[in-house]
Amino acid sequence: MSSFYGDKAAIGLAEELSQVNCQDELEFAYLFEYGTNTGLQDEQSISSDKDLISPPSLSYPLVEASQYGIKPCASSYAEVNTEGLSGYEQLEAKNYQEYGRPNSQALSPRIEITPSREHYSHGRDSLQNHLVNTSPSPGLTVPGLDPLAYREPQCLSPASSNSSTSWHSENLSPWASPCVSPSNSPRLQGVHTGSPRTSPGTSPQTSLAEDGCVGRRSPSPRPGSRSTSPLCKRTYEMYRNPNLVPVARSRSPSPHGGHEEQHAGHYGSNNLSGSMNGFGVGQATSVPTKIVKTNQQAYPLYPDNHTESYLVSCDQDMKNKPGPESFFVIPQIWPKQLVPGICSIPVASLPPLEWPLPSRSDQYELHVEVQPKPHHRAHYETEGSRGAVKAPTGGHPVVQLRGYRGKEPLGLQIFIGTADERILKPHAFYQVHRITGKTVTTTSYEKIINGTKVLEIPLEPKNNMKAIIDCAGILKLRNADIELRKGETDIGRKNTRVRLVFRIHIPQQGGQHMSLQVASHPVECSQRSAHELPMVEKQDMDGCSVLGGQQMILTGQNFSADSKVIFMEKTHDGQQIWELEATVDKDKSQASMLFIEVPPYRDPSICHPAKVNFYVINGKRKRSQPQHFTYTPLPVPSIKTEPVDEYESGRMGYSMSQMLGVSPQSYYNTRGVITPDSGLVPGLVPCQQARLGVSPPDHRFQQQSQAILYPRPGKSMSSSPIYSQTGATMMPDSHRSVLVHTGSPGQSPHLGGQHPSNQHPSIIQFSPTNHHLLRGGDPPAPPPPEHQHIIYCEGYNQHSPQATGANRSPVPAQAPQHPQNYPTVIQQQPFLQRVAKDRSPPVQVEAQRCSSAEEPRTSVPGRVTVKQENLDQAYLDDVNEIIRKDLTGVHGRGQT
DNA sequence: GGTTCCTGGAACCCTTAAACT
DNA sequence: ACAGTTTAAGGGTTCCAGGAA
Repeated sequence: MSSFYGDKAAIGLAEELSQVNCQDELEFAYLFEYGTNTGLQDEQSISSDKDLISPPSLSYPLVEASQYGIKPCASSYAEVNTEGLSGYEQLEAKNYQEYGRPNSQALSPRIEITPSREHYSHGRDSLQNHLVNTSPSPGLTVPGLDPLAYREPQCLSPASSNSSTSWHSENLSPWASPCVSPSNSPRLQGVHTGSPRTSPGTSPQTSLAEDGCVGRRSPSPRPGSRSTSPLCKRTYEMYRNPNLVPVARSRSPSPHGGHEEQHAGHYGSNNLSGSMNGFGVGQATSVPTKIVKTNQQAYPLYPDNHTESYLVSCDQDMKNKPGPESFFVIPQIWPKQLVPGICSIPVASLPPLEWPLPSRSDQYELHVEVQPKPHHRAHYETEGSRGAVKAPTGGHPVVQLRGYRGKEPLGLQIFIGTADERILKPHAFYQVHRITGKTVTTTSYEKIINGTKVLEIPLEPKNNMKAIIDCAGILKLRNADIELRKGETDIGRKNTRVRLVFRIHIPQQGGQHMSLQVASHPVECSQRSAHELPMVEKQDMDGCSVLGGQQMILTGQNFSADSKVIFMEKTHDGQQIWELEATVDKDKSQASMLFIEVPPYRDPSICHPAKVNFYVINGKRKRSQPQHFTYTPLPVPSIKTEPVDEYESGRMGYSMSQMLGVSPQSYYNTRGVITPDSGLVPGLVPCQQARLGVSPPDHRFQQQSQAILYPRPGKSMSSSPIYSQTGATMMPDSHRSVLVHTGSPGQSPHLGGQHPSNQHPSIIQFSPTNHHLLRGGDPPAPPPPEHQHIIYCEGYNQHSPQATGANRSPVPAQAPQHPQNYPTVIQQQPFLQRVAKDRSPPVQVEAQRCSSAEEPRTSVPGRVTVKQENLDQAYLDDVNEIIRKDLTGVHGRGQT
């Protein structure tokens, strides 16, 4: 383990640091980066130095990279010193020297983080000098912890695991493994032998591969054209049965499994990696194992014999050359701390990308003026770029910040988020890809925040705070690579829809910032889906009376003569209770337009609006995403005055919340904080609902909600008793649950289950600066530093980080230690069994549950409990089906 | 004319579902 | 009814080709 440090001092430092009770990863980051300058002799210095560290801020206007001494890399390639480099680094250096790097090409983050010295040179060095005025710390070498790397554990890729590949040879130092291959830049990787477009000049690359870049692909006629079965790849069955464990099929010891075991340790670990991983940037798991895995395996940035350390560039423009000095930097920490670019706010002070933010406040509104096209084929790393996301009209998406009166430009952040009904979070399988070139008019910076690539472009008052997003493409990461990440429970299969997420941080008085975020409409990124799946882009009405009968026009794509429109209703736990086919007017309908007659609702006597879904289906499996539709009660009231039962109450609230886009019980409490309450299914905490894919108001909720600026909290937040090991702190209150988010969502996976009652409001307090404690009972965080950035997000209970699957361990989640525990399971109740057995429409089936008063409404002991992972809706459907099978013995999917 | 980027199409082959024994 | 096997379909990934800048 120590080999990669290459320096005993580093080892000692690592061990010391691993013992330091760093509650705050920011603190640790500062310690690490700045502490080296002060000697970092002992823990005392470590602890005390933090007060001396105040990260400088970059300021506007957007600074060209050249100002930091960044030069076209071509000139610097020749300066690459290959001495002491690993085989791969030499290859890479050679590659750079010979071919340079196209200036116009957006370099992959993997390239930027590659250990090649070229990547750690002037761009960041100069910047770092500018910022920190630090001095190098020669002799210290630390494995690069690339925050993005764990997104793309290339070495674990099935393609790379072809039998012919030898990169995993035991003879190779893991840190010299060519698996660090910058595979998302085919020109720079010596493994891609396919397209002439992507591999101009075959011989150099071939020779590179033969020269030791053993990451080349299979020698098959189409080398690497197809991934082999991924090592340890999870299957659907494994999702259905968490007890199933992927088994390595080859390559013993498995770099994956073995690694995970090896690095399952936490702070107590004596290895620096492990301890550093503990300071990971707020990933979703209590153990930031994503970093653990890839840093040491897939992205061995430092060879054994490295004695220098490098500064990692995170901006592709920072073409660099090996500087005379080097820096001791934890790459993982760098972007967390302060990322060059437009935004001058320390990243650590910003809300994590997983956190939901409102799109508007009283004063401002972040608005997507022009939405992207519903289809955009993402490109793989092995492909060339497929260009920027476009607008349906042929232009590009446009985003505007309204209400801003300042004179300073702001940085608009863009990343790729999920598009399903659950929490909006960075998409695990897609990354934003920076597009450059003549046709791109928008300046953009690229940074990596917690493993998510983020583009930052200026919003300038002179442009009315409007930006044309013509610089953002979408990169697809291979499913196998992502799914193998420890802690990653999302599946990539059929998970091909994304949203562009735009986020902005507006400076406020007192050094605070107001963060707003808005997401685009979903974008389908799959080539196949784009051609085959029907997609509803617009509906001319959102609801009608329970009687139906009205004509509704659906506008979209891939409609066919065989298209059917199915209305359906599900309970909050995903049980489908009603399904009915609408009548399609085939005479009027076209490939892009369907004329349908809305079917009547199952229950014409409802007294509250009923939220249902419909979808277009072209045949087996080819169905659109569910669309929302609301049946409204008849105007003649036949309202019973009996108190609604619990289920109906929750249902009402849920429906209303969906209609209104806000939780019905949201209100401003005395502290001026919107305190949403879910009004969700009794017995299910919001996170469970989210896990179920039960459509919470989701982004609509966010977009209609209000951003609240809040005075800096006192220390009470951080001194609150800790109930969760994983980042959520509960402050017991008899009347409300106050959730102090002490970490990025990734570190607080157990937010769910802390809601003592949905009768009580919740106060969700996000404290990004408290991230880092609460791992294994670490003491509370120190008071928030300067640059406190506080967002009180309403509706967060519906967007619980737990729901993100950030810590969706296959093992049953531990119930939070709250007086009233809610196990993180889905509780299937036997009475739900009766469902429609014939999907062939028209069919109208109701589950008994719908309005029966005899049924238990809340938790019932002895029921079957199933843990739901954060899967896509289709898969949740499958799981629910299995549950139903288990409970009823009824077989066959689509029985509803 | 060469290079690079972008785009559409399709091949390849693994996974999954369905059919069959 | 269940389990195992086979086959077909679906889908992810890669490659190819051509046009535009």
